[in-house]
Amino acid sequence: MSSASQPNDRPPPLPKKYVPAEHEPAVSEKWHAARAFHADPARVASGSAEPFCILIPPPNVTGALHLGHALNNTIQDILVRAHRMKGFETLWMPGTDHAGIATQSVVDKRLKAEGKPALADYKKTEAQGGDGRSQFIARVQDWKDEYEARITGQLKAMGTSCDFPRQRFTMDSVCARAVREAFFRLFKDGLIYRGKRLVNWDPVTQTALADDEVESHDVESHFWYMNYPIVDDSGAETGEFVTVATTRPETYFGDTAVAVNPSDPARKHLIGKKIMLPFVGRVIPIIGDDYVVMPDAESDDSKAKFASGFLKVTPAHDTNDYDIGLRHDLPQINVMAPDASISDAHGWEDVGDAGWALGLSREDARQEVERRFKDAGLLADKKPYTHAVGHSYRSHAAIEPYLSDQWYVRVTDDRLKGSALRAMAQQQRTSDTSPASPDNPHDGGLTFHPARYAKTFETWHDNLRDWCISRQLWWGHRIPVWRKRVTLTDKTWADELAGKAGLDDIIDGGWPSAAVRITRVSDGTEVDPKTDLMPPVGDTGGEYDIFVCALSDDEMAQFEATGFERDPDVLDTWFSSALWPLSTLGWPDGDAAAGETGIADFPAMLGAFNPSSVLCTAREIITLWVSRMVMFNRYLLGDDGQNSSDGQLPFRDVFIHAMIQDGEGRKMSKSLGNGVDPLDIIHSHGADAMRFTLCEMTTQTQDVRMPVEADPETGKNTSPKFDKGRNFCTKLFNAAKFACMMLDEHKGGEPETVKPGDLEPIDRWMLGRLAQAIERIDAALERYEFSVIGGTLYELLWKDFCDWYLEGIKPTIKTSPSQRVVLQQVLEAIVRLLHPVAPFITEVLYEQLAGRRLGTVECLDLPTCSDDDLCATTGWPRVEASLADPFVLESVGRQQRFIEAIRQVRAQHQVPPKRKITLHVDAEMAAKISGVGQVTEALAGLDTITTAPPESDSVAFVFEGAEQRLSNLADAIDAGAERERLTKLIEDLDRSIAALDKRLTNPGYTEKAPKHLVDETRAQRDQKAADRDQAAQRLGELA
RNA sequence: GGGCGGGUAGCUCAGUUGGCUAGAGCGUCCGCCUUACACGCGGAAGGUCCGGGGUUCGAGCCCCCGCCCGCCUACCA
Repeated sequence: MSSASQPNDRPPPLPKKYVPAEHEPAVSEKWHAARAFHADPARVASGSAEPFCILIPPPNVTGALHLGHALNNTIQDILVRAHRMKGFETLWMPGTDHAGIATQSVVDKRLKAEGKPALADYKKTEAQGGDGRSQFIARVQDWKDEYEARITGQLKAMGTSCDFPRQRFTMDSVCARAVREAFFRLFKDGLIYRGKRLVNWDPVTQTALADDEVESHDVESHFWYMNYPIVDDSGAETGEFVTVATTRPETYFGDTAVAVNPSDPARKHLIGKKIMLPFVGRVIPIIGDDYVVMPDAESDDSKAKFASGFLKVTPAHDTNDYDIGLRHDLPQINVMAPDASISDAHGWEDVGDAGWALGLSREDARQEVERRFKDAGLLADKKPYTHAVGHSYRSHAAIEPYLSDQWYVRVTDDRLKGSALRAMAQQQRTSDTSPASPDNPHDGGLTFHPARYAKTFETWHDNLRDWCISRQLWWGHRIPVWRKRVTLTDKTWADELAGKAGLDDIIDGGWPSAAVRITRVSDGTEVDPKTDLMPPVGDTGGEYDIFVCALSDDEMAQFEATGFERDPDVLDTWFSSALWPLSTLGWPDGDAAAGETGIADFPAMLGAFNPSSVLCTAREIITLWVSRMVMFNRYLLGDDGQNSSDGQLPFRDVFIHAMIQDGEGRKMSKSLGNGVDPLDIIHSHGADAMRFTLCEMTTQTQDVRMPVEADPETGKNTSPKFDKGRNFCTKLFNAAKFACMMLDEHKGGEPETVKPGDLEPIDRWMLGRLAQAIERIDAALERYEFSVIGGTLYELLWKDFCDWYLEGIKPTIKTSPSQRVVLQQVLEAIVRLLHPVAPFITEVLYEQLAGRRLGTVECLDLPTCSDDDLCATTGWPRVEASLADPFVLESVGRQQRFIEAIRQVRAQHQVPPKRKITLHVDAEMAAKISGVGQVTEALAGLDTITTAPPESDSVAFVFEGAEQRLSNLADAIDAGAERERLTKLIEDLDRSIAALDKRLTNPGYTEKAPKHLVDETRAQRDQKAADRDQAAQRLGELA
């Protein structure tokens, strides 16, 4: 080997063994130093590249990433890396989510555990006029900084090719501007409003929750049957009772009616009479409402089974009762404090003789009510009952339906909900509500993979209710609304609405960065200041809440001077998440974002990368997040024309991936102790191994199982599943090491370009298999079939390349220059194909292979699309279809089956691998064997292939109806083993001949099945019969 | 209650418009440290495709009924 043929810049020789930890940090460093993952919006704008963009589902800063994140991010990285190599201008936008209630809870918990001042203490400070709020937020901010850094570190350790310099956080200044703008526009357009109604109240964290933040659990409880005395017009008890059935006796203090079904023959006569609430003394009517279920002990319906026919109506503490209350104009009496204790300080005035209940928790109150009713002889019955109760998804406390003032997004408006439905791909719609408009190019562009999840999306919107967005928390985007309560008269109009505060300017539209909405305090209805409240006020006088929303805090200084106060609440986390496709790309003001971040091309990002290509997420997020991104993106990027709500989509495809469960089908969780930490797997197996395993596991089903075991060395949780990925990477490394060795040891005379037609059959076969694999992988990428990608790569590398090709070329590689070209090119192609799944090891190997290029193969294109010389930015392999030559694939395939038949004989007779044996064949077979080159000798362990008959002991085997013989197996042939082998062979053949005969003697089959199938079956039958005869004859000879 | 997914080898899973004797990896058994790889090589055993009907020449796949598991969703009578 001359020094001239060994370039100086060749990378260091490969070590004996691949240890991921020895390479991964350096490879990662190399990528980031080369800015390999940097997206350039200018290339999209100029039309020199198509965009491919994925926005990461921002992980919560509540904690470190788990295996589900590893799967989610592996999938995204595979797509991103493959498209980058295919020449797309690729952006993977990373970031994290502030996760309001979740983070606030977890920080509070940690502060408590560390014995430091916690949320309750800071609340006290705030109440005393101190700055407890900002102090507590600073503690949360510390936590966020810690975990954001950890998450970023984890993402890098996994090898994700995110554009990290562009990383965002849902509460950073860029995202905050998007929140402010979106809130303002929705407020101004009447899509955000304030409403007083029952909300899902979490009494532990003391905040309202959205419907989908509530999870229902079955609770074992009881039905209580309580007697309410009927009273006459004078209020005197008549001695009669009605018995209400309830699961919530502790809310009876707030009852304002008892309802019966108006068609209930046994009870309808009581409608119009009155009852008196025991202890409270409140006299309330018996009303008729057909919501009430009539009792039926025989019914399958548990309600009918347990019902008494009388329903206590508690409008302030039950959602259905609330509706009944509205229908019958009943008072709403709230008998609870925000911590769900019984209280007379929040709307309950007629406590009467029920003072004993005040201050009790709802649980204690339930027992006390039961005890008091029982003592008074008013408890008719109590039966055990199991039912579903909503619980907070954060504190896990039972949700209290609670009457309060909150902010809502009017998602039920057609501009939002209808727009989301119209976004769906036509072929995935099942209902005909809100059909896509053929004139709107953005309609119908949203496609779910797998398709069944489109139904989840659609039905969610069909049943949508307005979205409660205010949260009584401190960690989050503070609601940008200022309020003042005024009593309006003609006299106060001039002081309050006009003049000094500038409200009339806002109302008249002269102040475009502020908007006002006014509600009447008495009933919470909204009034239009322009038409309803202009002087003279006249009949519309009374108490009003004036709400001003403004784009900047500075503008509000003058309002604060006149007594306006900012809403103390923050927004639901999902409000800012819903804006993720906009905020991360600089909307609404790319210049301002550029100024703040120093990222100069921020203004070009939105135009280049929204809509993004695909959103990859778990199915539980469809309602919480996907829906809202679609609605907001479309609304806020709508044209300013008539179609203002139906603008651009945030993404075109949604891929919903499986959830990882443990070996028993349980969710992985901290409390069960069955979680697997991705970093542990990276340490024990390597990032590539983890990624390969996760990729291959990702089928189109809804869950995948991963048996969890303790690592015997570290004691950490791991799974044997990852061994497959590790073994695969080791195999790849060893194969590459061997190939490099071959290329280094033998060289000279390699052609610049080799033509497939001039090559050995085994080379052409390998190129054919490569071409087939590329085709399959490309198709699988389009369809998000990740397990197909993993499986195809596994088979290509391990079976085709290592087991057959490398073994097959061992005899010829030394002397065949063109085979060396093929070896190098095929392995480089495989390494490139593997890169999206296993980026680290392929980057290491790519460096080696790129330094050993000898020439190219016609019809196999390995383009390079950058001068970085990194696998991460090189080109994706392309092949011409002609490379997959059916004749070569078939004839080499047949030869492989022939070799396997010889191996079976060898194993049956326990011939040691080293022993070379002799094959005796007829002239026809000899021609076939030599037709595919010299691979048979190497792969079957033969010394000679001859048409001469054996001179010593030999063993026969049957292949394609002809008898072949092997000799020189051992010093003496084991006749017993041979008989056993032949007997079994004959049994197998008899079985399949019988099956084929059965089919062929069935006239239905021969007449109705396609002719080529029948011919095929017939040929098979004949072949097997011939095989059987040969075997039987041989067995006879042995006997 | 409604919707969705799943039930295939001991385990984890494939099985692409119905058509080879239903496949892979791990595990098990047999033989091998064959000069890339024992995280490996060669071979083997192992299945009432949840149960029952139906359509079809032909069903793991399509239809109906039932059983079991999981997820989502809905009432706090």
